[in-house]
Amino acid sequence: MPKTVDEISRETGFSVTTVRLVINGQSEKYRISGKTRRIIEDYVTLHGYSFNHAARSLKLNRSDTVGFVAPDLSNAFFAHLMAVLEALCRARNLLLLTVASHEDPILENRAVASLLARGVDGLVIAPCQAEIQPLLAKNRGRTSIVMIDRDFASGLFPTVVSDNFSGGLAMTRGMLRESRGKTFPFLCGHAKLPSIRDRIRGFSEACREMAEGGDGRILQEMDDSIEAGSRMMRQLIDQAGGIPPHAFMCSSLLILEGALQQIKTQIGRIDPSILIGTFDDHTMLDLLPNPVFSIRQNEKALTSKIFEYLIGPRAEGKKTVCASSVIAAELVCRNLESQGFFASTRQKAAVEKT
Amino acid sequence: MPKTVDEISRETGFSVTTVRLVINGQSEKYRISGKTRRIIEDYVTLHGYSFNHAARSLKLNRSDTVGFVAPDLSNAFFAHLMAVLEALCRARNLLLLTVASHEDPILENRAVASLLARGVDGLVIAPCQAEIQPLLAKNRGRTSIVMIDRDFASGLFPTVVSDNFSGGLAMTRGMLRESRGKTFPFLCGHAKLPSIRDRIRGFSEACREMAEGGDGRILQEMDDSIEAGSRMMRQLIDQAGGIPPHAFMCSSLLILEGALQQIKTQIGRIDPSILIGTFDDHTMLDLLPNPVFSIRQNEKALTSKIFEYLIGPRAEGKKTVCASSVIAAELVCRNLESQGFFASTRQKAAVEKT
DNA sequence: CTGTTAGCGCGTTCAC
DNA sequence: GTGAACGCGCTAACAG
Repeated sequence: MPKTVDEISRETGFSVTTVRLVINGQSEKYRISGKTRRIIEDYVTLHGYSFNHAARSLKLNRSDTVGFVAPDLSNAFFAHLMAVLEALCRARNLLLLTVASHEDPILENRAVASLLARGVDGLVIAPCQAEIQPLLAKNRGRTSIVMIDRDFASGLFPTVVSDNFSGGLAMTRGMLRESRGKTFPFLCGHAKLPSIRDRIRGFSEACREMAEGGDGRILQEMDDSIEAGSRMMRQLIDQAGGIPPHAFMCSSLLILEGALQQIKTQIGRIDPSILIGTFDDHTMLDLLPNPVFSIRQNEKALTSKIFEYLIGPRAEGKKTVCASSVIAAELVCRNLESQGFFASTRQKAAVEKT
Repeated sequence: MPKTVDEISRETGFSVTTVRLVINGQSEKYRISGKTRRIIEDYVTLHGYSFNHAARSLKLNRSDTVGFVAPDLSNAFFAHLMAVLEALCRARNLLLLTVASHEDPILENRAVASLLARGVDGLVIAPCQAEIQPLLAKNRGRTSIVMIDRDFASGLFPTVVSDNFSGGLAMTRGMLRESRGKTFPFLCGHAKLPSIRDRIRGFSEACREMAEGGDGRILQEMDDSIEAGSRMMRQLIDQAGGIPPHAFMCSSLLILEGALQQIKTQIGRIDPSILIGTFDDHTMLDLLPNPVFSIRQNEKALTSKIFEYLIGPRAEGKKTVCASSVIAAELVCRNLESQGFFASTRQKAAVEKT
């Protein structure tokens, strides 16, 4: 049963000012008498003191919170990103408020509204719609906002994304080297998202460079799910007369899972010689006996850039800098004959706009 | 640049009450004239309205938030639990505030203090220490608190956990059936946690019932990590003269990953005939060609029970009911000859205490 | 149908 | 060294 400053002042007989000074550790500065201090401190250690953050927020117009809107928190990438963001927040005494949009624009709008109403000091969004940006533009100035993961290129907000083009390029090159130039299909979920378009561009570019025959088809589905992965793989197997591809690449772990499940269902087993590539990395990929390429996004670098954009404006006044960063991702290889490993690097210069 | 109720009232010339009634959609109920309503609505659609939740919280002494403290959010089980909790919260117009403790008592205490200061209406904790409970007991009455996942049996707070004993029993029985009674080692991380003790009891019980020789060792480590899994598996392999076990069970996915990595490293490959059992389920287990048993906790049932305890007290006055629920988990089988499947069920009656 | 007013608990400023 | 008083934006009770 901890008390408010007011209660403590009433019950100890001192004024709220005195109590506050002691509680906030400013008793030295304002030369509160040691006796007074001790009485108040004893009372607090005995009864406790419950700090009311709402009142503080109301007064200071600052909530010491950061909002994070992600499409899906059971997605390993966003869960990990959230963990890293939270760590950064904790270091600055901020509380991270995470809300999932489930790729639904209506939920996303609601989430944003809810977070803004709660007066978040910053807002990080992995948007599922381009339309969120003009909507947010109206609230410009109240909190600093950063868009991540999907660059709808509105130019309205600072944006931090992984270098999906280079990732696609590097992974495809690596796989083509393993398959001696024989191309392979690319199974894409969420095909309309800008991040996926970039991955596809990287894939195409590498195929143009190095292909020596094969089947470099690009399959596309509108959602990103195990089911979408299954559908695309079934199509591949059916069109090849019941034979699974010798190699394939997936735009996400969910697509990969669906694809592998489908092979298992239709063929009975997954040939361990099938060459696999996928975006996003997961320790569970260790479970596969196959040669596997994957692209690991650099969550640390992403979040530190995000925080730079988020906190930066405070320091430098209200310069409405709308910069954009592309963070290098890392190519990870498992179970290869020639244990290759290299990082893809490419850093787009920050762009300033008014 | 949205406005406050006060600004709107001043600039439209109507009183705050009238403005509020229109904004809150109660204009019908209080028969605000259509003209007035239209003027205010037009003003709002033009200039926007920014709701200040801090002020509302201060006045109503209610924050419309629920706190969730979990050991690790990149752990798939807690991430999923969080997703389900969030969905339930959204349905009740609550915001879920999730903080990770990273299994660190100090961080856990800080997280709890921070959430309480922010006036969460409810608090859900997967504690990493028994000591958190007496500490929380001091704040009793301000918010309803529910402990989950780990039952330190303090009797101080309502508790919701999965039925780890029956889970261990069912999985071990299933595996023994597959291995024709030959027992196998159980690799345990976080061995001191009550949930793990229960899993071990289930394992032992099943071995007592059905064992017909074999090696039913129980290895234990204090942490739950890939490294712990590796260490235990190395020990097994070394002591068996370089031969991996024909079957083994793990207390978590992390331990399993470590164990499999170790086999790969030391032996070169994972024999697909090795029988594997693990607590917690993950779609990525589909990637393994091996016969796999796993225990899937029922997140839906867990969270609905959690909410019952969380919200219940409000409805029934302040009855300090300290009940405790054990939720059945489900045995999942993959790649078995005899595709078995059965659910373990056991429901401990709720216990009432003063 | 509409207007007025008193706080919620904290931070600040100024007065004794 | 200590105390009093105001206001942040919203809600609710009451007054017309």
